[in-house]
Amino acid sequence: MADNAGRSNRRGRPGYDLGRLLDVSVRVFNERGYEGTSMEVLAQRLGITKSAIYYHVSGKDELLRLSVDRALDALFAVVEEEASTNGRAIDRLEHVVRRSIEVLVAELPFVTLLLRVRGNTRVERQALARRREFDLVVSDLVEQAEAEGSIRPDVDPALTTRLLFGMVNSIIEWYRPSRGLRAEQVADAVTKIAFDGLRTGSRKPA
Amino acid sequence: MADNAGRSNRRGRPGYDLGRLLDVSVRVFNERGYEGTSMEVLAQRLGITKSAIYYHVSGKDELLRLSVDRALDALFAVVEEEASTNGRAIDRLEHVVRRSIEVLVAELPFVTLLLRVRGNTRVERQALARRREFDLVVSDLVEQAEAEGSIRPDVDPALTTRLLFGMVNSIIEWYRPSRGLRAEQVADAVTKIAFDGLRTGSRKPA
DNA sequence: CCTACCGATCGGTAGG
DNA sequence: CCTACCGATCGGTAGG
Repeated sequence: MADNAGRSNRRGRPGYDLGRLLDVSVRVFNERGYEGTSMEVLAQRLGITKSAIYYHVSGKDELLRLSVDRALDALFAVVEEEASTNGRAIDRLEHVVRRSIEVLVAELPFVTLLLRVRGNTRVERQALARRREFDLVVSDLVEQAEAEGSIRPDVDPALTTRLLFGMVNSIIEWYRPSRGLRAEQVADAVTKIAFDGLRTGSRKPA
Repeated sequence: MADNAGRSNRRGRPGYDLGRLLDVSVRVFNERGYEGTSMEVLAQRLGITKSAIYYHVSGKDELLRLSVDRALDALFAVVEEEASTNGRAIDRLEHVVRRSIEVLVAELPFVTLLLRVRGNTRVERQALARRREFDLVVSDLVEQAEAEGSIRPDVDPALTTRLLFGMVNSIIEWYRPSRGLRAEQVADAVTKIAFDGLRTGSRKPA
């Protein structure tokens, strides 16, 4: 994990450490697209030469790998902490949704990059594989919630998972920390809409 | 509009017309990203030379513009047909959601490309501007539905719109026509979850 | 005569 | 600084 990103030892020549290099790189990748970002442009934005980047990483590819792994590690921490709890599946599902939104907001640029990965390189395919793994864990939780009768039985669990996390993941498209909306408020809105529905009154199945 | 895509006049040398050229181009753009697709690679996939592409369009830029405009035109047709109807705002909103999903499925590659536009070029910024226009129309409908008391008043209309269409738009991430799932079934699932909620029983506000 | 395409080549920029 | 490649453009031509 990139846990000490931006706060590694401050001895030695001042300049970028790997964490701060990633912070800037990911922001540029999100602006221009990973493939649309040349190492030349990236170096300009960093204020260093191209060759200086190669001191920190082996290439553009490794910048991507380290960035998406940071997002994936944070998301997996959510489902792993959940796996050791007990309680009703629906409550655990709601908790995973809320915690995922917190991670998404806290690691916004990294999750954004992750969600735009298409699978053209080995690194991208490995990232997609880990995303599918995450989906499987959530889908399993949805299935358990259906089995215990706490969520509607008339939508396929895999489809439910996709639409639920489609809503969650769409947050990266518009959320900006500067606007002062807190992660918790977004999580409240998502759980209200997805779990209890937009419509007033009740048309729910038993 | 690209209405006569793939079925323009069949006089002249057989080969690509603009519509069929777009069909292939958009597919390649979605695979490799717009910026990540070189005209050389595109030409190879088309089975013609780079210069042959320039016979049809002025450049890569125009390929993008024609493609996203096709998606936008189809989406605007949905809200424009809705503007002339009357009835409860919530029913009109549900109809816009259903029809948008139909468009999204019918024009899947074009809408996919549209939703990945980031705004780095003039063409991309114009596409984003038209998307925001669409969102405004929908957001207005959500506001009306809140005013008439048919959807929950405790979530901001703009946020509701974003999350609702976040769920709708996420369909492009996994929907594949080959799997036999019809647009109507997807629309049913979305409206069930977003309008009536996942949870069984009722915790709705009045 | 029209549509669709070719080979060759330009100035410029990518990654390393 | 080098090599490889990019998008764009030219004059010319084949099929129908």
